[in-house]
Amino acid sequence: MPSRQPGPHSDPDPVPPGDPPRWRRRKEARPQEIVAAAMDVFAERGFAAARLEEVAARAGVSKGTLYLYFPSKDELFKAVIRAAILPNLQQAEALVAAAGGPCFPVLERLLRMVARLIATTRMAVIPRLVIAEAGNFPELAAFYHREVIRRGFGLLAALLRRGVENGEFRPVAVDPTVRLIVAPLLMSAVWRTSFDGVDGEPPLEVTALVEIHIDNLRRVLLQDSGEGAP
Amino acid sequence: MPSRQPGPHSDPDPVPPGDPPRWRRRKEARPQEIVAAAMDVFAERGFAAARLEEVAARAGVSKGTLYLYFPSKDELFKAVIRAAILPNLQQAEALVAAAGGPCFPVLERLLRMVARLIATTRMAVIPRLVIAEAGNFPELAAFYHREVIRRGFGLLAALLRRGVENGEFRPVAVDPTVRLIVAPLLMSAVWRTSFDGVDGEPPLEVTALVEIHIDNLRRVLLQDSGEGAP
DNA sequence: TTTTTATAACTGACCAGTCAGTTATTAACA
DNA sequence: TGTTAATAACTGACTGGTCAGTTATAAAAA
Repeated sequence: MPSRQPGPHSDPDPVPPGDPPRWRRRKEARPQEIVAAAMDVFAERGFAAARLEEVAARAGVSKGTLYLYFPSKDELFKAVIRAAILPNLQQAEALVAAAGGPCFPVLERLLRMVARLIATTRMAVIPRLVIAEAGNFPELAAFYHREVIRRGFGLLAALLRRGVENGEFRPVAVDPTVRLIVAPLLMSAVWRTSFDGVDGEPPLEVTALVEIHIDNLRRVLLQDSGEGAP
Repeated sequence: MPSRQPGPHSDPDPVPPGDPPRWRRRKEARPQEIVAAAMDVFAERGFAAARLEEVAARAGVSKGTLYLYFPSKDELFKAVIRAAILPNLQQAEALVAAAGGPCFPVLERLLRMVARLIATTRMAVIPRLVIAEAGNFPELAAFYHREVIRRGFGLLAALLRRGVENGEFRPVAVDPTVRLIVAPLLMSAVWRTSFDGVDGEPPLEVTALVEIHIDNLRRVLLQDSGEGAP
């Protein structure tokens, strides 16, 4: 059933003056809308199985329009990652920069912030996507490593060093400790987007997990905490 | 152009008696060889981007032969996972079952065993593969959850409970603690197969990481260790 | 009118899975 | 022992479908 073309002549209803046009120019709004739709589809299907036709449909445009704003599927993927991660990373950096005094409470705030992001936003899918596609897109892996991992690790490493220098923390090996701090968060994000709801498993309690993690870190990091667990 | 059947008589080069045949019947060896080749290709490319033609080539057979032994790409993928994981899981279960006395040394042995597997074998790629494809193959995710994760978690949970009951460990929350114990291992496996060598990063020191993890767990789990770190 | 933004039909490459035919191997028989 | 018939293992060209990316065309805006 073909659409209503305006008939060659004397068409009874060629394009009634008041009805909405078939599309509008919305140069400013398109990129965000496309990135949001792409994030949904990539999250559901992974990169390879995501179909650009579906991204376009969810963004309310045609496939061709995607290519007006993004030169390729790869670049669209990178845009999704940038949009999801960078604002949060900047927020975290600001949080650390602004804080003075003891380091452990800063660490606590950081971990809780990330836990909340993982538990409540779509951002949680990003690690899974990057992990899945790292092999096929070395350039993407490098991008993510450079723009996200290195910065995130650097942030934590600086905080740890500060804590060690002012005698608050034991003299730990910084790099491995950063990894051990991050691992449960990464695992939570991956879990929530891969196994939640599978096989009748109850959803992962990210917040509770992180609280216990923080408690453990207190025992591991602090020089001598005068508090025993009841 | 018909192939070179043994010419009836006086053929110049009919099939010189000593030369190897173009292929051999090797019904017994094929499945393992195909699974090994598939593991390599899946590891390098991920599931979706892996081409069965390449799997066949590396296994030294034609694509058709794959389908004599495995009904589909999905089933081949599951066979790869089964072959890589199950033997090790059984070994771990045996280790725990055989051990008596204090629990922490058993935990240490388990963690070191897994660390060695991650650092030195191709098994490390499995988590990445499953994570990547969990969305597209819910059945696979359920299979892995049931056959690997549940069993592995159960093993650790039982060990923890034993330690708590005999007063060796603090009364920890078992399920979250299991996750916190496993997370660094999972992260190491994923890291090694996604980011090692990217952006000039030195390879991850899995063994060293796990030793520090064990040290931290000592502080977290043990009721009261009479030893301070120097 | 021209320029910009968008569409939708199209193309070309890719690949999982199939199947008609080929070859190694074994068994039966001379 | 050598020859032949039967069968199981294997091959590789082919098919059908999918999908990233292209482009002719048209509508909206300037």
